[in-house]
Amino acid sequence: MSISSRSTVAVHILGLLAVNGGSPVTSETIAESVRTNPVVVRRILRTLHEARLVAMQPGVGGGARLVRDPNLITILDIYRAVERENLFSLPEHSGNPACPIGANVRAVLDDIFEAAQTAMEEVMAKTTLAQVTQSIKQRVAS
Amino acid sequence: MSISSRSTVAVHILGLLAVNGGSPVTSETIAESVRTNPVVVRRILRTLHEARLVAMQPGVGGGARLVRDPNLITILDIYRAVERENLFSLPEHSGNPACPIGANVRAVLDDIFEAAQTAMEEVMAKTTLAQVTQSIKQRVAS
DNA sequence: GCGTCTGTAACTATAATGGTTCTGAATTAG
DNA sequence: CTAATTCAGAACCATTATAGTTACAGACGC
Repeated sequence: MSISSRSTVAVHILGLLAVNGGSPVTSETIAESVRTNPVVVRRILRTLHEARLVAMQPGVGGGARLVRDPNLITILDIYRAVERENLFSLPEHSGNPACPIGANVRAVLDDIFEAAQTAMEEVMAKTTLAQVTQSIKQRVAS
Repeated sequence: MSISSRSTVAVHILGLLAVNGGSPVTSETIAESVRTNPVVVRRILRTLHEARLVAMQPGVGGGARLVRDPNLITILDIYRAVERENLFSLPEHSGNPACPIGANVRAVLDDIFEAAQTAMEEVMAKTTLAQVTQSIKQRVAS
């Protein structure tokens, strides 16, 4: 399987919060922009809160807001907040220890998959939330 | 979600075929090494066949065998044979077109995700099946 | 023809994902 | 204090992917 759409939605949410500066945005408002259910938004907001990227406040005038400078939030930070740690799943059973291949494939592949995942994450670490909102502004302007 | 364990199993299968040279290996034998069901093996063999990496033959003395030099099979070839094309899923709906962020996040993220996926694939393209079996031989020897 | 394989349909179980409804608690405005 | 607003999150459903299993048909070679 592939990576869930949560990453996209999470960047979307944080983009909205970034352009709103420090003022809170309700999950209802966010949900309208994402075109989904407020509960889905809150679920993602919770993981973003656990990653210390946002804060939420109940009550009138409440909502979610960024608690970190968008220049200091990378796409990787967002990705890691909402996706599981390991990109590659391993089979439930290891290979048959009686077979040389079966006994050792996994260890060899672990190294390769780890390097592949690292390469992917390095790319995501290069772009910040601020750059994303900047790109969006340019698109809107042109 | 993450990438399925099929990649690992596929490399395992091809590793077995590589060390067996040109002689066919039955799905039963492969399944024992992988510790799964022969049907699961055959399902993966089918996609590897579609990728023109293996050939199968029924009947006595039949089984699967490599049809390409292990030096010319990269981990990326194997990965692409068994996994879907796009690493990142996108939300079912695009963002709300009435919202500047909603209307443009996806396009901006597409570029970033594509670059991330490319970086990952480049790493996988660097290693060949022959190198994997070589690494396994070294592990067995030591 | 018979035994040995692959090919594949059909079914099950499990888990992830995304969505929905609903109740409760926190907070602010008045 | 009360009411309106908003988050918190439990509970549930539908869909899909995955992996596994059984079963049987078809191909092949002796």
